[in-house]
Amino acid sequence: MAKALSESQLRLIAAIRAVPRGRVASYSQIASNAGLPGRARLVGRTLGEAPASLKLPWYRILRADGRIALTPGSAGFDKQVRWLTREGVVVHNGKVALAQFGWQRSLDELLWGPPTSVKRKT
DNA sequence: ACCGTGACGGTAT
DNA sequence: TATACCGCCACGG
Repeated sequence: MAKALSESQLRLIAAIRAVPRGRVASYSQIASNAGLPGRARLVGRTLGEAPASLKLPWYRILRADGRIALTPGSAGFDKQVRWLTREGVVVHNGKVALAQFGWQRSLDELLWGPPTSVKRKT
C-alpha cells in the first residue's frame, strides 16, 4: 500500500493546484501559501509521492531562483522543460525568469501587463 | 534511537 | 557568481 498523504501534504497539494497555467511558483512560496512556511522540502517530497492520478501541475514548481530543481539532463528535467514550454513559459538553460512568469506578480507586470501580452513582439 | 540524505531556502563570505 | 553553512523534517538503513 502507498503511504497515506499527511494533512500538511494535502494542504500543499491544494496550493500547488492553485498555480495558474503559464505561471510558475517556488517550493517556498507553495509552502507559505499552504500555511507551512519553511517547509519547502516537504513540497518536493510531496510532489514525488503524490499519485500521478491527481495530475498535479508539478512542472510549475521551481526553485526560489527560478531554476528547475530536478537534475539537469535527467529525464524528469527534460520533461519539465517541455511541459513548461508547451504552456508558454520560457525556459533558458534550465531557468525561468520569475520576474516575468512568477506567480507573485512583479512590479513590472503590474505596469506592463501579463506575460502573454509581453511576449508579443520582442 | 542515531544518522545520512534530499524535487529547498536564506544568509554569510 | 560560487561555495559553505545551517535550519528544516520525513524517511530509510
